[in-house]
Amino acid sequence: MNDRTSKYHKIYDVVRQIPPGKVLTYGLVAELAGLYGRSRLVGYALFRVEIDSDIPWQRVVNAKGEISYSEARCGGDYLQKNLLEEEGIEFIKGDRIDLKKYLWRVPICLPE
DNA sequence: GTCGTGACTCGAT
DNA sequence: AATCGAGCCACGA
Repeated sequence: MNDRTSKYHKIYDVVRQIPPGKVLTYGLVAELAGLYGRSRLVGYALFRVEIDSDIPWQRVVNAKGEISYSEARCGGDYLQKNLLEEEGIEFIKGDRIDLKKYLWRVPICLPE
């Protein structure tokens, strides 16, 4: 496994641990993955994730609490949004969510 | 090898 | 609250 791949693996690993009904911001995922400040990489890594993966990429939102999904993707996008609503996440003004309420609070200290 | 672009974030205006 | 610019790194042309 290359260094680059290992970074992505960390990102995927963090995202996979997000419990239902909770969300994480790109910056936070980056920090947990040991990539503080590299929030853009997280977005890139998740962008390359396939729909059939076991990674709940849709549970990762930007710092504003908005979902950052690609409209160019399949219709599965808004389907995932619906999924988040079923998990108990309330959307404000259509696309925003209350980070204060649904932001995942990491229960453990991850290694750097 | 360089260059432009992007599922981002932050601070200043 | 909204917008702008700078910083960050990977990838394709």
